[in-house]
Amino acid sequence: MTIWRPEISERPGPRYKSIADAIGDDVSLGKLRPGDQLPTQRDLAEYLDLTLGTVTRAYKEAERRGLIQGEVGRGTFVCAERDHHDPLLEPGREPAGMIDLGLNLPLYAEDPDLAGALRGLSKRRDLAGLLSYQPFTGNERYRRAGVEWIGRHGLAVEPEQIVITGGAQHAITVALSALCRAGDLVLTEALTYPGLKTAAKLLGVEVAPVAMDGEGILPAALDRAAQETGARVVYCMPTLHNPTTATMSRARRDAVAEVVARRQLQVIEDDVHGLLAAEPEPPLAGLVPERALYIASTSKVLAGGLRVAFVAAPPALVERLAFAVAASLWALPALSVEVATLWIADGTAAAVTGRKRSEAAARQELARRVLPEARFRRTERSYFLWLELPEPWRSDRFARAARDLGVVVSPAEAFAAGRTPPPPAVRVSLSSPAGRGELEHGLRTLAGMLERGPAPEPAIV
Amino acid sequence: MTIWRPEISERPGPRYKSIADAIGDDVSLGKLRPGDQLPTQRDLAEYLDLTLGTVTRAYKEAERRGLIQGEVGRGTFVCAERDHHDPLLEPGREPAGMIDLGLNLPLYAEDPDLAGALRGLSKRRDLAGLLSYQPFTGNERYRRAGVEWIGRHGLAVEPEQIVITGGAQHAITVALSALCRAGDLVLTEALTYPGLKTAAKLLGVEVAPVAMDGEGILPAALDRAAQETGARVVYCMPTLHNPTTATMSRARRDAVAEVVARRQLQVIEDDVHGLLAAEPEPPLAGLVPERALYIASTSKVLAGGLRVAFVAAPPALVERLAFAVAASLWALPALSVEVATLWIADGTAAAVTGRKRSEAAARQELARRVLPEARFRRTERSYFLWLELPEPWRSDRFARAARDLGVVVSPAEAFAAGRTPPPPAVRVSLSSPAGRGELEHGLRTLAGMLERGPAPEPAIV
DNA sequence: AAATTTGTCTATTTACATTTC
DNA sequence: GGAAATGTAAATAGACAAATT
Repeated sequence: MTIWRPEISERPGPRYKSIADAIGDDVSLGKLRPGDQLPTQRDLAEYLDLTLGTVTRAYKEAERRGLIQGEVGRGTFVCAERDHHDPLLEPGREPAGMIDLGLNLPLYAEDPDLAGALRGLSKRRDLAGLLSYQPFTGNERYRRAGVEWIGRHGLAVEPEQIVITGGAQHAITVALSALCRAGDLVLTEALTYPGLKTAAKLLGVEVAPVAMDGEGILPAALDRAAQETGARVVYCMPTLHNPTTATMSRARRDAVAEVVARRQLQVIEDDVHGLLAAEPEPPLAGLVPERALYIASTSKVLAGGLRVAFVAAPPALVERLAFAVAASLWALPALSVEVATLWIADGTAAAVTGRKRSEAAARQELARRVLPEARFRRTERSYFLWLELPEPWRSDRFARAARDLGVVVSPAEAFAAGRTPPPPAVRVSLSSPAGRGELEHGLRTLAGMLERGPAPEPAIV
Repeated sequence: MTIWRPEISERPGPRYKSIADAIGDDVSLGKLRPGDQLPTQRDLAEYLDLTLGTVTRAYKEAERRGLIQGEVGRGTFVCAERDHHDPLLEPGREPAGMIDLGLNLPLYAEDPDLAGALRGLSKRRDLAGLLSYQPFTGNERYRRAGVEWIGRHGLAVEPEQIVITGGAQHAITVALSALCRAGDLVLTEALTYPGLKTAAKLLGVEVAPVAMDGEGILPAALDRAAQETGARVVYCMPTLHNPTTATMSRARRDAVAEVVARRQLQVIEDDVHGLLAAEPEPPLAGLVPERALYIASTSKVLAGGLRVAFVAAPPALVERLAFAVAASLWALPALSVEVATLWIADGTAAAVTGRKRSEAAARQELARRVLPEARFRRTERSYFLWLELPEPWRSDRFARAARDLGVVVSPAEAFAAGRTPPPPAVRVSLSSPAGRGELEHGLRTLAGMLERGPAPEPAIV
């Protein structure tokens, strides 16, 4: 096909919109197909007898509408169909018979006894209250449960600082919307939790990567990124970082906290894996209490289906968080919050956490026996590991090859923030399969692949 | 205070950002206080030896940051502190002893029997599944419950079209984010559900009003607004519109649908009050099935605390909605969805809906006896009424005066979309007080106020 | 490795619409 | 009711930065 030209002489209104409209219409009509290259901005400017700036603006408008994407030096291209076939976003869709080491599921086999909890609840007098709207921040009793739960993570907070959310993903959405507006920039580890990217996209917030090492974010890189971009918000996971299992030492936490304080940043500290740490370091939020939103969830070490997380915030931000909860959910499902509160208070949560920690430890032990140990960072109880691939494996190719052998893993691409090039590594979940036998089978398949290397690539790629 | 001038010579980086930064810093330092007027754009441009356009851009950046607000013809002013003391956003915070006719609560006294449901559930074998993550769109059984529930509203859909959300507010957030991006414009009734404004703000979406009458949106006004603004999305509540109780006739629905089809708009049809209608008209979504997202909730006629709503979407949009659910919540609280599904299937929902309809009818009857009938639109079973105030009452003043007498109502300001001037009217909820006695007491207080008129205003306002 | 291509950013100029007085 | 004041919007021009070849 010859180079596409828009027809804008007939269109009313501003030129830049006309061009964006023309792109939109021709994409709908199939005249422009995903991947097609548009004329360069200078080209089109000359053709339409406009200046470069106007075409820039038109392309930007079309980009905002999700139609096209510009790449410096290469050109501007029509976007692929909106497809959200991110495997991380589709639990349970794997075909039967696959061993799923892709999802970070929380060891369902060790979940608490729901029947008992429901029987107990059904005898309560004040049950009707669970069918009415809750205050957005949760009532006093629930917030005290949050104080207790967060306390177990090593952070002391007051009930007034607690906001309850519908799980950690919701907590991230709420935290982002309290600290940013559409168009703002959030810094995060170069590899990051995909849910952050999803939430940011929902809110129109940009995500930019910060260099990291085996202990997470590099303070100097954070300092530089904050200065260069002017960003005011950082999201990070200092303990058992997803996907790399990087965990900040005390010294690293101090150094990051220093940058945060000096640059007056705000931190969203995601500590969903905090209770799996072997020797917990103090949360960042404890080092910069005025500058941190701290997220602790019940999903990983209690029960994923409850959808309850607690956010601890400096008092000045609580109201904004409550507003974001109201805007996104109005109120929380009281039944879930009640069950979570019960389990935290009556020792069930502690017992289940203990069981899940043991099982995670056993599975890590299993992984150490089956996989070449030099290829991943040793942790005692992480639910997953970050498997570094030997040459010439690349992440996506490995994930595809594993899938062909019946094992699902998560490629590095899923975690790359901004334009971070994906390293040759994959995340291997140990907590998703129901039993250790299935897990072992999956891990042995991966070990074989590492040993054999990739099959020869067809000549033309 | 003399006219504020920014100090930007010391600041690095682009001028327009320096100005915005200077505003931000001086607001933090208290040198600029809420309500203060900034120099006009032309003034400042001359003072800083820049052109008008640069200052425009600087003010726009500051406005994006929520610092200031420009008003054509008047000037640019520092925003009030972010205060979210919207009474509609704070259930249960009213001081004890107040009669709350402000919140649209769903007749808690008629709620279903949760204890029985929990006892039943606790005996189920498959209970453990309720603690694991659900597919984002809900499993097949839950989606069938959605089909059944939406069917009772007069709309036939397939299970594949259903997306389950954490209540109607969440459904609105999800629907908006599936259809818009930050910066887009959504049209709605000139008076609208405040939760729409809240959700739009969360997502960075603008809201623009469309003129309405006693049957809701005016088709001609919608046509004009769509053309003038280029907006592609309309949110509306065709049945028992909140706050006015306006309900579209069949003819109005046809006319609106015609505009929607011709202008290729997309409709978000909020039908949370659909089951309270006396003689239900067909949902708009049935008239333009390819162009509508239809929201039906369990909150109003079953139980508010469950936090379960169903969205029916054209198949092409289901995946986008599921993505938005994943981005905002990850998964739904299965326990709540399970209970809602049970109640829909076993007849509980129908019975409770019947009770709530009767009680609503009785309360409307009570209102007709106590309040001057000419002042509000008669509906058989709405949970609230829209009370038009006689001269010289104005909405906010009436609401404040009522509050002083111990009765909370919602002023028109809370519902005004965009810059719609608030009419002299208030929304009076009939469904919030626990008993009819309390309701009658509150209504009599309001009736007295209408009769007496406002107390003389102090000389200086 | 240098030159070129390509998109991005800031500031300017001019025209316009709304509100106030 | 018309003139003035004020903010808004679009198109232009030139400098800049990143990626390609």
